[in-house]
Amino acid sequence: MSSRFQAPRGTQDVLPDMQPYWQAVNDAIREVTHLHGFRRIDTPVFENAGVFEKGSGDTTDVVEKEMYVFEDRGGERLALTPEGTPAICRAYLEHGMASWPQPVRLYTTHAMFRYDRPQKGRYRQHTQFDCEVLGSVDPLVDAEVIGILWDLYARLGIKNITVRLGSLDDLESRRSYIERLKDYYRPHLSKLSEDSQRRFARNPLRLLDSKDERDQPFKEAAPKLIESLSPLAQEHHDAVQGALAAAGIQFAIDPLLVRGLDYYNRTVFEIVPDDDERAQGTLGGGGRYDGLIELLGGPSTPGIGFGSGIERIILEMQKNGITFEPSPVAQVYIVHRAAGAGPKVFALASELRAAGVPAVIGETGKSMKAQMRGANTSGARFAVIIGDDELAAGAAVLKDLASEDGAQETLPLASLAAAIGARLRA
RNA sequence: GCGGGCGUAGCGUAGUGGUUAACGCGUCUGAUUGUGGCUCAGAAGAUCGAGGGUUCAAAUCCCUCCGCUCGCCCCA
Repeated sequence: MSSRFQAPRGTQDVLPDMQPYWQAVNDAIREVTHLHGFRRIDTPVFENAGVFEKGSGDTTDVVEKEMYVFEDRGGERLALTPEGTPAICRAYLEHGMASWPQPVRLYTTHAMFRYDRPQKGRYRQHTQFDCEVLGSVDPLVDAEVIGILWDLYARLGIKNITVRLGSLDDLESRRSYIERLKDYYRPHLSKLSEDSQRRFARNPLRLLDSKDERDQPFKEAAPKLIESLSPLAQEHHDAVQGALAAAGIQFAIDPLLVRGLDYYNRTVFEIVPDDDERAQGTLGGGGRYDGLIELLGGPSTPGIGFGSGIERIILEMQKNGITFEPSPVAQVYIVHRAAGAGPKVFALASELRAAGVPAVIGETGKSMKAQMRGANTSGARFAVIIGDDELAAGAAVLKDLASEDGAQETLPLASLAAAIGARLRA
């Protein structure tokens, strides 16, 4: 057993039974993005590692601890895409999209890779639906992007979700806030949890996010970023809220919402199931990144976007009781039991397929009973039976598998495809 | 990366030291000459996640590893 291969840790096979979920999600993504004027982009599975080291920030967990980095045979440092935004920004610059009509609205579904300890809803390879709008500072765009996710989840039958909305202020004023926050925490440092002591040095905003009991007393009195936004950031934040409210999108301000990537400013958001007990429940999240393109060496260009994990969306659909009927393997199953019938049978199947009718052929040599069983489990509507008599007469038996009495009739081979077509349409 | 739980045929389970590891679903075959679904009969399929140890004897106890899972961390 152990000598057999297994899918690598944290990866999974999507078997045929699960495909309807993926199809439903992908269809809904296509519709929703189309309705919002987004166009699809696909970027490579791997990029120069620097795209993420510079873009996402080389001290973020995603880059520092979780990114798959490797050197190729030519000595190039490459990384499997851990998140979509910097890759799309790289493409924006590379292809001169600044000279396209602004803003540029792009979406993709892309495999993402993070070396993380897997859990349900957390995988080393997952698939993300990503939307990015580049070249706009309009708060209506922030609301629009949040609205895309809202619409998507609604279409997929996911109920009872809430948008958590926050603002990380603009970069300058956030820096001074972080100093104030550190000043506040510094005297208490020794009383904090080990995690929070690490956070103090690494990512002070996360201090307010701690779940450790020892840290709770200090959270209350700590200064909150969202209470002292710069006037412009405050105005922006208000405008986003106004637009969301007008569209009937339920949101809750989360003063402690912090995201794990360095480039965010102003609007940040997450969408989570209301009842969610589990830690890996966040369906999607994102925010504004007005400084990112510049970080990547481009002209100052505002942007906003999000990622949403398709595996998590599907888990949430299942939690909401969404199921799919198994679909038939084919419409027509050809049963054949005559020596030398192979070529005729094969030609008939081709003819059916050319007419748009899915058809499969029973296994040569198997008993008629076995092939009929195959026809039944395939879910096909019709069985076409070709035995010695039919082959000699240039005919075939057409049997309606849906009828309980097993109605069947013999038809000339030449007219079979047309007859089946007519019945399927009826 | 840290801590806990779990791991028996494709799937779901029974079996907690002692004969050829059991059952359901599924798969395959058959039930008088070439016909599915229901029923019946039969078959295949498991070195009990892997490796090592304790014991006269291990799926069952111990250790290590692998995988899944829950919480933390982090994130989608």
